[in-house]
Amino acid sequence: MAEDKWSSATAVLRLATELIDGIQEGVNEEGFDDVRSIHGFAFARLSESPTTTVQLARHLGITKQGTSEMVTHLIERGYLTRSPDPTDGRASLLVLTDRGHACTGAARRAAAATVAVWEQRIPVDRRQDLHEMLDAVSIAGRLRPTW
Amino acid sequence: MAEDKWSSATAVLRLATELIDGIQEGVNEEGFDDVRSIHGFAFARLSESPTTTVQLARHLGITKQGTSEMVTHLIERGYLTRSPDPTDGRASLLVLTDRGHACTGAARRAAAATVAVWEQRIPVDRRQDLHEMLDAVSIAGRLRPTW
DNA sequence: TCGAATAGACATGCTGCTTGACTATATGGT
DNA sequence: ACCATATAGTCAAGCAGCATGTCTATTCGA
Repeated sequence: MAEDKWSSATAVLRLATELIDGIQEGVNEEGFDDVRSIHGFAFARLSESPTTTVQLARHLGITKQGTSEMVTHLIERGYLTRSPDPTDGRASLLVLTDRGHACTGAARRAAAATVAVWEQRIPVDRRQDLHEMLDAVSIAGRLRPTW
Repeated sequence: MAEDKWSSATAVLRLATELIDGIQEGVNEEGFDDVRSIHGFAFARLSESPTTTVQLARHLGITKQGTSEMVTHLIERGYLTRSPDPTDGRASLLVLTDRGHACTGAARRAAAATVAVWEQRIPVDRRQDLHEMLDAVSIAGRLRPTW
């Protein structure tokens, strides 16, 4: 049924909206008022493994020049540091500072709080289903829409 | 479990990314190459009911000036027309043209195609569940994240 | 060892949005 | 009927976040 599909599509967009807004709000409330959602996507990647600017650019879907500018901004604000890449003299690895980790933690807590709100909307015995369903239908890939 | 919630959160973001990208691609393929996703969010609202610029601004989460500029652009490209608001001499109602409706239709078809891809990832007997679950957890509100 | 590829910075420009100021119309109180 | 205030929309200017183009330093493959 076409209407079902459209309804599911808009539902996903509304959930994403609620989530992004919830994370932004939660992060602001913990005192990180100089970060945007794209920084969160960068942090999520950097918290997995140290990454070069070019790798980060590909992950975010913007140019390396734009990424470089953003990285400079985040370093000035104390969220990141550069450390030389031992295997490549041209590159430097971007590493989260304590502040960067703290901000990432705030974002994760806010995200969890938003998901908890979603859980409240369905019966207790379907909440495990929700997680399994979302895990099953989503695949690895970019986290950030190219707006 | 906190990890479950984070996993669900990222799943939703990945789905939204896949959906936005799928819609953009599908719309482009049908020849609408001068529209961005924010225009789609505007079309979705206008296809429900004629709307003024200020109402549309609130819905999109941007200023009325920004909206006004966008509306002018869309009128020049033939997606919208202005018609006077019979109940308010200051306002005009924005109405989708045939081209605007055609573009909206293309977006809906592309969205449905993406959701169909999601369905392929889970067993046939769980697909109805997917729609019901998404409908149940999402609530009315803005469609567009404030990025 | 030398040519091509890659990481990253610097300069420049543009687009999409903001803030601020303004006009025209509407609305509510007196 | 009148005026104060609010609202719809436009015009002008500015800015942030990207893109494009060019450059250097380093790496890698033949």
